Amino acid sequence: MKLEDAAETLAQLGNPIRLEVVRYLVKAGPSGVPVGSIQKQLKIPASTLTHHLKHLKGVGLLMQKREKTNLWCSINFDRLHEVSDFLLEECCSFSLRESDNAKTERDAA
Amino acid sequence: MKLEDAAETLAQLGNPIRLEVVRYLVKAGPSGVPVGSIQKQLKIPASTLTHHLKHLKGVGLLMQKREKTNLWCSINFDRLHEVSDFLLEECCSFSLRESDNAKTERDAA
DNA sequence: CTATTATTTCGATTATACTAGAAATATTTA
DNA sequence: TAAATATTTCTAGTATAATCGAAATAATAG
Repeated sequence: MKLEDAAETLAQLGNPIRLEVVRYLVKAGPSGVPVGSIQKQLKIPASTLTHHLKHLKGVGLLMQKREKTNLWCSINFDRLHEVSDFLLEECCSFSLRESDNAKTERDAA
Repeated sequence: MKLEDAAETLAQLGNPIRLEVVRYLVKAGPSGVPVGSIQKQLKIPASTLTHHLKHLKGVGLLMQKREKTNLWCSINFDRLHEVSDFLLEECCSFSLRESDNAKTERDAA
C-alpha cells in the first residue's frame, strides 16, 4: 500500500462519525446493513450520512449493493486490514534492528 | 482506547507529510532523530514541520527530548500500536461471529 | 558577549471539510 | 397512477487545516 493511499484512508477513518459507522458496519458483518438502519441506529442526519458514506466508498472501505429500495452497506475487511497492516509494518520493521542501530543513528544525525 | 481518541489519532496519521514523518521516525527507532534531520531528509520547510510535529505530539504519537541545541524526536510505539489495535479489534470482533450471524442480521434490519 | 545553529511563533493566504435542511430522485407497493 | 419509503443532490453557512516566509527565540560554542 502506497503511503499516499494509506494517508488518505487513515484520514477518512479519522472522523468520529465515519469511524463510528465503520465500527457499526464491522459489527454487522459481511451481509451489511441498509443506509437507513445506520441512520436510525447512530442518529445521523440522512444527508450527512450519505456524505460520509461517499468518503468511505471513495477509499474502498465501503461496499454497497442494492436490494429493493434498500442500499446495503458492508465493510471491506481486506481494505481495513491493509491500512492497519501499514501501521503495523512500520512498527515491526524496526524491532529487528533496534539494538544495533540506536547508537549509529544518533552519531549520524 | 475511546472512539474519539482513535479518530483523532487516525486523523493525525491521515496527512501524507505526518505519515511520512511517522514512517521516518519508526525507522529511526527509539533513539530518535533531531527535528533538523527530519527537515533535511524529508525536505519539509521548518515551520511546516514544526506545525505537523505539534499535531503528532498532541495525540501522543511523538515524544521529544532536548539534547544541546537539538530536539530529538521519537515515536511512541505503544500509541501507534494502540491505534492499529483499535482497527484490528474491530475486524476480529466479527470473525468469530461471521457464520452464525450473516442471516440473522439481514433479517433483523 | 557575539556568532552560530536549531527550532518556534507569527501572520496571512488558500484550500478543504463538516453539517444538515429542503428539495429532488428512485424504487417499490397498493 | 398514486402513495410510501429510501436515499441522494443541492446549497450554503461555518469551521478547521495546510502551507510557508519572515522574524523571533533558544541554546550553545568561541
